[in-house]
Amino acid sequence: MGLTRAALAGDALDVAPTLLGCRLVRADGRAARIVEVEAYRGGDDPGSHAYRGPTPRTAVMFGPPGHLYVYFTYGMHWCANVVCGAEGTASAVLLRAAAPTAGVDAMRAARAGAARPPTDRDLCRGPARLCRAMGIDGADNGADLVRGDRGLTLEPGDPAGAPVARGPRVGLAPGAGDTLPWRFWLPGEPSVSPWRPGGRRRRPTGGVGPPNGG
DNA sequence: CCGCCGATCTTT
DNA sequence: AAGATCGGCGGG
Repeated sequence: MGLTRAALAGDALDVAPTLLGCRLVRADGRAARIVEVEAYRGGDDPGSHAYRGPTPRTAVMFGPPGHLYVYFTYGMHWCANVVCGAEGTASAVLLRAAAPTAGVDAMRAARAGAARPPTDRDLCRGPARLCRAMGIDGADNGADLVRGDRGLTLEPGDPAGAPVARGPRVGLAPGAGDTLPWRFWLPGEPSVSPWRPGGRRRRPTGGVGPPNGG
């Protein structure tokens, strides 16, 4: 059996650490043990996509817990969150990294074309690579992980009591809650992300006028 | 291992 | 115009 909806109905800050050690399972045999997550809350979290209220993109986050919120970013990457909190709130937990436990060949096939064959450690290292490995994309947005209506489920993991580390979230702009210790991970796991202070700064855009202006 | 930088397109 | 990122490349 998978996780119950009640287990995901709490605040993102409470649910996030409980997802560590759980397995994300796809019906085709792929599975990965979650080792790094981040909590995102709604209206009081400037780092959340839901900060400024519901939009078509964030609609799933405002729905009932236990569903998957999948978003597209940087023009090429998918990232996945587990929606938590009561219906009407926008709590969610970003799945940042995992350790492959089954279906490794399929995960590697999903990376065909890479210049270098990815190591096992790299397959689910980072939120976009995790989605690539598990075959998650926009078609999975809204999938119910409790019912498994689209072949994706969340299974309970190791017994509670494993040590959990905590620190700042990754990749947020300064001022967007980048210093809040809302990231949780299992110490010693090789696919956990390093923390980049201030995130990556975008190069200043050259001109302020229109292209070909003048 | 680390830092730099381009890719690529949706959302606001 | 920026974004909850990644892969390639160069240097230590």
